[in-house]
Amino acid sequence: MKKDTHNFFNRVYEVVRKIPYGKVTSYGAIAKAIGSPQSARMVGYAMNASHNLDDVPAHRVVNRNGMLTGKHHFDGTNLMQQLLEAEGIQVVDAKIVNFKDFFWEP
DNA sequence: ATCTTGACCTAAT
DNA sequence: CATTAGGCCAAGA
Repeated sequence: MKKDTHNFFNRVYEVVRKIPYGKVTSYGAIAKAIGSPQSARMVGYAMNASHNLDDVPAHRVVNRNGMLTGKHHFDGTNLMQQLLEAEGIQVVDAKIVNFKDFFWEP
């Protein structure tokens, strides 16, 4: 048995990795999926570390409002939006159109 | 060990 | 309807 603290990040990565193409999810949903519905902030924190990994599509993760709050953390300013649009997701003003329609929950 | 910060969420004013 | 405040957990200095 190992520790769970280190697993927290790992859990987030696993869920995010399971996000299908052309779909998105929210930090809170992931937090809930890993068993910490109140640690939604930690999910975003984990995403920051996920920048080192390639298997974690952080651009598919947005806040509960469907807003690309983390777009500022990406390389460019509109990189995240472009990535989403490239997957068939409509994004306007850093917000996903019909977010609930693209919302995917583990 | 304490304090600050952070890609959030919910509720209250 | 918009803005503010608080809560939550974890990592860095």
